[in-house]
Amino acid sequence: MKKYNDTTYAILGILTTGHRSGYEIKQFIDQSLNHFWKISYGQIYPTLKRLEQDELATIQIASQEGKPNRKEYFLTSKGKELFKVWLEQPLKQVPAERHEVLLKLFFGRHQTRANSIFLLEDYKQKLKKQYETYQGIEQVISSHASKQSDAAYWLFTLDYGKRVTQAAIEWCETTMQELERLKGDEQ
Amino acid sequence: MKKYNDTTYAILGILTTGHRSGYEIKQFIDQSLNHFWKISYGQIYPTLKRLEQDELATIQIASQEGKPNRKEYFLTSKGKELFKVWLEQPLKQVPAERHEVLLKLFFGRHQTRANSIFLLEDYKQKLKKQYETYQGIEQVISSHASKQSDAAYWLFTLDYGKRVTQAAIEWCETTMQELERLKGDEQ
DNA sequence: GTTCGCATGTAAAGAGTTACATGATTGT
DNA sequence: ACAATCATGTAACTCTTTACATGCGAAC
Repeated sequence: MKKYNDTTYAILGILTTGHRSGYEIKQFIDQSLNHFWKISYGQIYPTLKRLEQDELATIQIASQEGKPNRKEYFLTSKGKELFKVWLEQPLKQVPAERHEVLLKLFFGRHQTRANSIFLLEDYKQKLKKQYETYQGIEQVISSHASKQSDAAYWLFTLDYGKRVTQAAIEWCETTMQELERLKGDEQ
Repeated sequence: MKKYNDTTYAILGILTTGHRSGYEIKQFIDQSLNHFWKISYGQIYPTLKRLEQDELATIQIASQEGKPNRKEYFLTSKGKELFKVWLEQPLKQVPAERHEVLLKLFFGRHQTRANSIFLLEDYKQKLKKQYETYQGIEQVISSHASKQSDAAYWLFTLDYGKRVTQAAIEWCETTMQELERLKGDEQ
């Protein structure tokens, strides 16, 4: 059996919610999955082409008034089945993420403490902004579409982002304090 | 000026702590950076070659008794300077990480709730194991090398891992509860 | 006429993993 | 002989982003 990457399954997943064109898929991702999954056109169009070749989707040309034609993709039953199988597979392993700030902090041991603190403070500010972004989206969803059962799943993913970001912010604060303390001890 | 990726800077950083061979660099990473930065030989050797070409490092052949020769890399002042500049640069932006579990949960709306709960439970178990791994490493460092000032920086990076993992575990628990509640409501 | 939004695509470059190839030396 | 550890390296493949190319139709 052929193998597909998660990006392909993300597209398949979007198509389970309705037929769409490549352009619309991009819009859907930017609006709904953006905080945990991004895809560029450079992936979308070649992937769609492959979906059709492998008979996971079919194409229909849709004419529109006042706009260029679109190629709409429809999942086949084969496509739906494949997606379902993927959806039932648990994670193989928690992915190892690279972390530039940790890398710099680690080597910061051989540099000035002031720089480590500066890096952490900057990181904390960026995390705070990210947190506020999550909060903003959350409010829009809560007020706007609370009746839809989609909304609950949206909010779960945002909650994840908020919790993890908050934990990282607290780590920044504690670590900066600790660095200040070390500064006092030695030197 | 030439551009280098973070992997190159990670290697440069390791070389600031002493001259090493490609093989030793790999060992160092596996032992010290493994929880937030991994590198394969497929990156190390080509990168080292480039470091030498760009005069950021020099090579010395080291003969050893009972072992094959090693090529030891020494940072040049140019290499040290470049590393220092990188170390002082704050993050451009918080990297967008992909999250397979969130992706599946998001589309789980159109599938059974039981499957979503299964995925979350499995994820939680994996996170717990990861948390225990962090704790294990932490104990080894705390007892083993508490006198070294390196240890403090080690512990900072582990603390980050623990906090973020713990937040994710709590999210799993809350979300599963919420899903159970929804199950009761409808159907 | 030019700019904007809609719409589809490709090419090139960069980053990373995996598998493979080679070979020395030591111990069994 | 052989396996294990030390040691260096490359080739193929996958994944992803970025930049580019093209073109329709509407509004200004």
